[in-house]
Amino acid sequence: MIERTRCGDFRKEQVGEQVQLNGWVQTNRDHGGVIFLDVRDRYGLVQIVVHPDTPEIHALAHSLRQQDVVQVVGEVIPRDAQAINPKLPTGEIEVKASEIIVQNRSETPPFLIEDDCNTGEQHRLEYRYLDLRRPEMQSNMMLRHKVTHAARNFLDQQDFLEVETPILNKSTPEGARDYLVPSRVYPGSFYALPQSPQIFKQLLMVAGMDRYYQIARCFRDEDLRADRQPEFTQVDIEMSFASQDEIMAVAEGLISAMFEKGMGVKLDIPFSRITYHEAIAKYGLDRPDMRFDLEHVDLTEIMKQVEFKVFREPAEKGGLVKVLRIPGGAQLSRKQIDGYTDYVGIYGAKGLAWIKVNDRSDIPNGLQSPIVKFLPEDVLKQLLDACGAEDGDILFFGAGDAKVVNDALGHLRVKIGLDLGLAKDGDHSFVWVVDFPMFEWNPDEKRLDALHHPFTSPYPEDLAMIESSPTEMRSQAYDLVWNGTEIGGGSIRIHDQETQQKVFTALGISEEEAEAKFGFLLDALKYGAPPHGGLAFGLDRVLSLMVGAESIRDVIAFPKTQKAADPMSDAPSEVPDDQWKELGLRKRRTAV
RNA sequence: GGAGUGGUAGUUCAGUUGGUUAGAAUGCCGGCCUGUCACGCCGGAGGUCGCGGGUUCGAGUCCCGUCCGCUCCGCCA
Repeated sequence: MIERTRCGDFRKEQVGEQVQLNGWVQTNRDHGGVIFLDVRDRYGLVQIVVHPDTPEIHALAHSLRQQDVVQVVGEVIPRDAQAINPKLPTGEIEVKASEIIVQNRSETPPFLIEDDCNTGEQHRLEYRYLDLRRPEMQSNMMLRHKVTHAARNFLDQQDFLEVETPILNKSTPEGARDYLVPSRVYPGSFYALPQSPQIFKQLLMVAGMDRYYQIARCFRDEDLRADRQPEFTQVDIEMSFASQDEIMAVAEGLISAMFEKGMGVKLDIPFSRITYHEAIAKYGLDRPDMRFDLEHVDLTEIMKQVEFKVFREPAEKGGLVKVLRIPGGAQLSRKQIDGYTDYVGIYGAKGLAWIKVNDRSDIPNGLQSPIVKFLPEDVLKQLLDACGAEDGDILFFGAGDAKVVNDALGHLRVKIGLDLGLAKDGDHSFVWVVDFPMFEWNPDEKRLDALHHPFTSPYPEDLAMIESSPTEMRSQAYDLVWNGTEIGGGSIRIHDQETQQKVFTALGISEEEAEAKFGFLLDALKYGAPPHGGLAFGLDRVLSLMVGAESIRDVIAFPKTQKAADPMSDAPSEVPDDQWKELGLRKRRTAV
């Protein structure tokens, strides 16, 4: 007798052997006593067909219901499905049961535990422990394990040290909204949950842990999306004495190790690179989807000369006029074009001008468009040349505020690329976006914001511009983009207190304020902080892309709903008055 | 904060211009079946149409409000 409580891993060569296995009855379909058993093993969920050996066992099997937990003892027999039905696969094994022990009866589950059930999100989350029993979720969780395991192995081999950083932290209200935890010992004071271990990993560099990593949980109290949860996981690394190139090389090794172990795919490294400015100019977004060749062309200069106000005004007044050429797009219907017009509206575009190029040798008659009549022939010729238009193409125009135009045409590029199936061969298009600007002008607050974070180091040669033209400064920051999704990012950090202080000043953070918020970091930088930098991958996002999930919820065991609630445990919940009191807190009398 | 979309049986959904007893599939219960893999056959139970209000002779259906799920914009250094 072979004792195997998790016995999915038996093999064909075991035919004739006795086995013992535990599992869940998959259905209550009782086909003459045959039951289907879901058994978990390290490779996944396997379905075992169990045949009763005696009338007593048959009677017992007959009484089983789906999700009953049973232990089956029996003999492994070859599966001879083809003898029954030639269309069925064969060569697997089944079990002839000489004993079935019911270990726990199950109530009827609220939904079918099968992959093709498409239960609503609310029910799945309310009964997450049942949803997770589905083969798809079992395999997602196993992938998650495999990939984090691969990351740990890789980083361990590269001499990285895994160090845990605190969950209860000082609130530093930069960036996202903090999750706050009231302190009982200090009434009226709060801890913040980490938005990332950023400052601590820098302190670890100062502490001489020159290669750190952590599979770190991060918390941000912002509104959710399909790819954003209030708590999420980063594969977080930091290195001392490493250049940007060295860090990127480690990251490439790390991500390919994760891919190889998780998906069996060998990535082609090193990945190509593009600067931030080039990405925005050509693709409108700082996370370009390089599966498509489509590029934007800037027409701002050309349009300064036209009467047509829709184009001239943005061109003259610091805005942007751009065109996106879709090869073969002239076949798009009016309805499809209207659909795209609505689509760019999401990003603030007021409309979507277009020209169908039917015969470019015949200007303007060969051009079909609502706007051709507003543009002189020589301008039409210039713009057709500028974007390399050919017969059968459609051109989409964006004009207005630069950010809106880039956003709208950037997203449109991806949408049309996907709609028309213009992706190049190869599913994995990785690209580094480098040389991010150091600062970004915030017109609402009338000040500079850090594009990455305030600890990011500028290129030393750009530091001189910090007062004269700060928005021109490049930072040593880099993002890794996979098929148009940012999956990771990092930077070289500032390692001297003087530069750090300059950056705070540029950001409008006074010395006192910096001292109050980040004093401990500034102090640390005084004591021989080594040059350092690092990077973090969004693990949930990587996994969801790997499995093709619609949402990162599908790779997280217990995620939250869009309103950041857990329908299963009913968190967040009210707490007794005692607890308020203990924490020195009082509810507002009036609703806010 | 905003836009869109959905909420009807345990589950997934259908439900016509407002009109008799709100349907289907699946699941569930009972019966038959010892080789099925979406098994099959016979029978049965199962509904506060999210909640509140309004219009109407009459509301699942129209209107207002509200709650919840999902997607997106803002937000997410």
